Amino acid sequence: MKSNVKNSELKSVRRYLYEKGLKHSLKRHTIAELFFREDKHLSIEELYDKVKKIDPDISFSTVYRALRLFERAGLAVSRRFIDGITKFEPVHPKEHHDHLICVRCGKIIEFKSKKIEDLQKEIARAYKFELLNHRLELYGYCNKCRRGPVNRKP
Amino acid sequence: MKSNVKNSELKSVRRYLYEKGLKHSLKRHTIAELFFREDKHLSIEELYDKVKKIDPDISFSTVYRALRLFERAGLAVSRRFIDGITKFEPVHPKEHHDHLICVRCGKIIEFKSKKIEDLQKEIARAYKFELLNHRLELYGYCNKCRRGPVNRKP
DNA sequence: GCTATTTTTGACATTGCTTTTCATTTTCAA
DNA sequence: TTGAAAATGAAAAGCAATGTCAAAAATAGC
Repeated sequence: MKSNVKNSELKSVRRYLYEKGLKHSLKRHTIAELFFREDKHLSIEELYDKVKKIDPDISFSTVYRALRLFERAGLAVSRRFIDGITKFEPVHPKEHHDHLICVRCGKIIEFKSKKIEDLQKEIARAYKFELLNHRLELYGYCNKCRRGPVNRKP
Repeated sequence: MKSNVKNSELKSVRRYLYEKGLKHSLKRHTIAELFFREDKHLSIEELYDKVKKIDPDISFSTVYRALRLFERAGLAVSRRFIDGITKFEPVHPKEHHDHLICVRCGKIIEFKSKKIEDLQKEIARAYKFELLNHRLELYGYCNKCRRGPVNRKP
């Protein structure tokens, strides 16, 4: 396996496991490596597919449990999209973007805003939160759907 | 039924139905009245409970379908929380708040930020979106959990 | 390096919410 | 009033997430 891995996060996993008296298995390590190398959010299924290629003996359950573990350790965040699928994301992705979502046609546009991120940090500070991640979704009509309505279910 | 109802939204429902060649039933009207009177997000179940008190002959399915209809009409937004329950919210609630969520203990704090809302409008404008609603969630450790870890699943 | 103890794992079952189905009823336009 | 199209209720199906439990693997203590 290549070594372009986020070692700091792998260490955090180890530390968390140690603090909780949990064990550090090879499989968990494989999952962690693949997960924290990723930058974008991944469903359990998607990560499972990647994991299988490295070690086919790792089951879906294990991937699922590992992700929930990372989440409890504060190293991952889960979110559920409209399609009903839960996706996980490392807490410090290299690049974070937010979403504009059209409620008519379902189109999704990604955007970034430094200003909004700064305001979020300010708010977190005010409430004494240690900010790990965030989720911002703007819902509305896209340019097309404002005029001639388009239906997702025609 | 009292008349402190958001008539503009009821009219929008009618217009949408007309545009789509759909029919306007009394039951749908009852559901709409109760829904748009609400200010906060409601699960299907919660709205169904309210509806039953007015007209016990309205089924869960009908409430479900009405909410999805409002959504397609751009009058409601649905979101799924971590507990797996989908909640719906009128597109223009009188008062909108966002959430700070502790990833360890699950605590949720509500907050409001005029500045962030303004920035959101700016972004929507840049992408030619007609903004209806938004969802902003900040994830992190709350004040307590930053120090002594607290587990949701001990 | 062993062994005992505890955690992890895999496969499958179960759960719980959401969505669809279909026969029946209601709406609406002509 | 009547017929075609849509809405409805009840129940079933769908589906992702989560729980179960026996077997396997990982540490700690020797």
